[in-house]
Amino acid sequence: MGKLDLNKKQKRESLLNTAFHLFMTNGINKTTISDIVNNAGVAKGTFYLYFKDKYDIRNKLVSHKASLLFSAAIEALKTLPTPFAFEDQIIYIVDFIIDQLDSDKALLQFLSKNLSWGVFKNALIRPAFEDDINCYDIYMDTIKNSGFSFRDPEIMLFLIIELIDASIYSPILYNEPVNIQQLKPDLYDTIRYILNSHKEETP
Amino acid sequence: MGKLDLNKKQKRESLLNTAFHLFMTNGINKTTISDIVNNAGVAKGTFYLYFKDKYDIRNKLVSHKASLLFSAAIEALKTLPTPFAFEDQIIYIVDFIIDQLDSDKALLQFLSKNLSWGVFKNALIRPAFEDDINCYDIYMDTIKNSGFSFRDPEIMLFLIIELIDASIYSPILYNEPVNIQQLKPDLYDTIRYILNSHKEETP
Amino acid sequence: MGKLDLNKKQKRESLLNTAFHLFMTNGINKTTISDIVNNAGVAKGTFYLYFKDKYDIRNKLVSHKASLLFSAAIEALKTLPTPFAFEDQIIYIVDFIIDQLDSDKALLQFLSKNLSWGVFKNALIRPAFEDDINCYDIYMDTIKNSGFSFRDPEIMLFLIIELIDASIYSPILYNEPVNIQQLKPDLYDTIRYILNSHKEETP
Amino acid sequence: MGKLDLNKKQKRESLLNTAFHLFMTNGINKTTISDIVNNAGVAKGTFYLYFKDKYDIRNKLVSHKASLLFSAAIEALKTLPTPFAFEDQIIYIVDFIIDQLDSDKALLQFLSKNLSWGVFKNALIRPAFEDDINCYDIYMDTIKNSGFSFRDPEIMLFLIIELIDASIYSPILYNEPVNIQQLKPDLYDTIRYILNSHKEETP
DNA sequence: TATGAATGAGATTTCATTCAT
DNA sequence: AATGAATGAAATCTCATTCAT
Repeated sequence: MGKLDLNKKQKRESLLNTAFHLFMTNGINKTTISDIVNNAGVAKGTFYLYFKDKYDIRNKLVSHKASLLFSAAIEALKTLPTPFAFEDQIIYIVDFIIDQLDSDKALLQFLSKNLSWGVFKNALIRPAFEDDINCYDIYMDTIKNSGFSFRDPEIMLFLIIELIDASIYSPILYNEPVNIQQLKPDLYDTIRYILNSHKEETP
Repeated sequence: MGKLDLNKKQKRESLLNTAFHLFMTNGINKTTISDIVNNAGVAKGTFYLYFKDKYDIRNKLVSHKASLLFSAAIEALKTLPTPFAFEDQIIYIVDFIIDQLDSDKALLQFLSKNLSWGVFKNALIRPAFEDDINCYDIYMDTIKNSGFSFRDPEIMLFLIIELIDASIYSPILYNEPVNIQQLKPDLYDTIRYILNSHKEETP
Repeated sequence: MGKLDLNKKQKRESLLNTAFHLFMTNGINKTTISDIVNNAGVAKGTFYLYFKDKYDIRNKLVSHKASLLFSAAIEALKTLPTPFAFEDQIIYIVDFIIDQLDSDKALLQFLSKNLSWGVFKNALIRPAFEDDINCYDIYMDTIKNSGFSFRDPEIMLFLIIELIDASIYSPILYNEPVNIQQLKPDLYDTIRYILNSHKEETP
Repeated sequence: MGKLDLNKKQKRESLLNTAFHLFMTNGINKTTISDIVNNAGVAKGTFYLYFKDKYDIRNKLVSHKASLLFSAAIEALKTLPTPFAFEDQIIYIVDFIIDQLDSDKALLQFLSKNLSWGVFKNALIRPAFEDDINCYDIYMDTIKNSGFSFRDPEIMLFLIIELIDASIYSPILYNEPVNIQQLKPDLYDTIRYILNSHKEETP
């Protein structure tokens, strides 16, 4: 990206895109803020208008990339003709996300190395990009409209996300201990189990 | 070993122990070489007599710690009364190592974050510590004495190690997707499969 | 030039002046970058905004000082009433420069020890200081306006400069084998010879 | 040179030879004592048994190399059948030395860059190598046997040496302002003049 | 908002010199 | 005499952060 006269939103996006690219290419440790601003075509000080430090932009990136995964999944869900049962909707989203990561292994690596529940939670609630959807609200809406009542929906979400994060890395990148397609049945089974075990008696 | 050599070895070990402790406590990024030498009680220049930089000592540590895991496992194997079949010996070693990591989760984390095949291979062949065993030789001896012939024994070792590295992290630390004890049967099955699929017709 | 640019230029000049003074006083080897920044009253990092290392500032200084010599000579040439013949202009400039060096032996020593054709060529083409004149352009203009055509004007310049550099050091500093005034006739003769031998048939 | 068990004299020579080679190849600044001892195949501490520091070995080298030049010249002088007149002997020695330097330009460069009267005087009086001749004694003997009396023979020697040092560098290396053969008549004339002007009335 | 020069703490690294063996 | 591990002062260089414009 050249040293164009970028407007505010463009500057922020330029910084995020550049940082993502550099983080992926050289790693976070070897990426300096100077690298980022030089490649983004903005001034050093501008970085600090949008981000606290390198780890802030890293977290926002994780949020943003995770949000994009969710958005795409939810958009896809919407286009389907017949409405699904609640569990099937969740599984559909999970499956869609896993397939995206399977086809973008660099992204998987970035998210796996840098994802933590705290960062992720943030991603869901406070979107890093203006256009990012508020996934947490969507999740809660979906829960509410599911016709069921769940205890600790946040913990339930945590369990599911950690389970996915922990179990897909090796199968997707290394096909070990099995490839991702072989893992899916067991994984989705477990997710369904978690969902069901959190169902409360309908009020 | 003379007094001088002893002192020299102590300096080196002091640096390694201190570095390991600091890496585990504060992370590699936040550990400086000054931190290491100050805590180890040696001069700054001394660090550079033994290590190229922070990443060199990190790699040597990974090597050393991995070597210790192997040594303990092999020592344990030797104490057993009845000689095992070849596959059973391998499984015994793997199981011993996994149990060690299960009981030292910080070490697991350190090794998992920093282990790569290149570093590990080095650990096996060129021991970082004088007393470290040459695991690769032992492995090759074990192969030779197994009564079988194997094609690509190095690739076979690679597959097994990567499989273990990739699959035990999450089960040990998070019990996800299952706990390590539940994973073991499937994992050992797979290892036996790898071993058998590399057997050549007996010469 | 804005206040900021002015300040910037002052910082750079302060570093150059301080470095020159320290190089002359203590020699380059015994001058550290810390010495330079402390005496120049700027922060250590500032040094690296303007110069790559000690040898970079040394080269820029050689350039700058050489450029000043040329500028003064050319200014002096301009003030003369009658326009000279081309060879006489060159001789006038050379003579002016030699007289400057004769009266500033420390500068002669600095330049002689550190001048190389590569550095000098750079001085001529890419001025180190904003106000430094582009001597190479002036030389080429002078050539063009001389009414003659020269083959290899760059090589011709090289020969003349090397000849001067090589031959004036000892006469100026030690009056050996003769003093500079005694050397001048032979030297200028040789320069005239070089100029003439590079003349091409007038187009 | 390998890490042989060198006797004392060999170690010293090894250090001198190695240092000379490294000084010529990389320059004195970029040659470290570690470089020297590593290449010489001796221990660090051994260096300090023979030399005070890098500049001490540099000076001793200058002395030694200068001494070799003299020795060869004096040896050559001895082989001549007819005894020369005093001035002719001096000229013969000077001429012999100049021819050696003309055929070893690297040595000329090393000596020119590093020769100073103090160092050189030392070379003449206190030989750096056991086998080095005491040139100063030979010079004084030659004077004594010349049949003439000279005032300030040391100053006379100084003048001659400085004159030679100052004037041969550029002609030998660059043929500027003239080549060394062309310079010789004038140079030897001047030397003869110096010798004659220092003659006192025969006592 | 945006800039980017300036900062300076602190990290890395070098290397001459010492000294116990 | 010889060694070479150890030293640590001092040098180089980096880079996140600030702030005047």
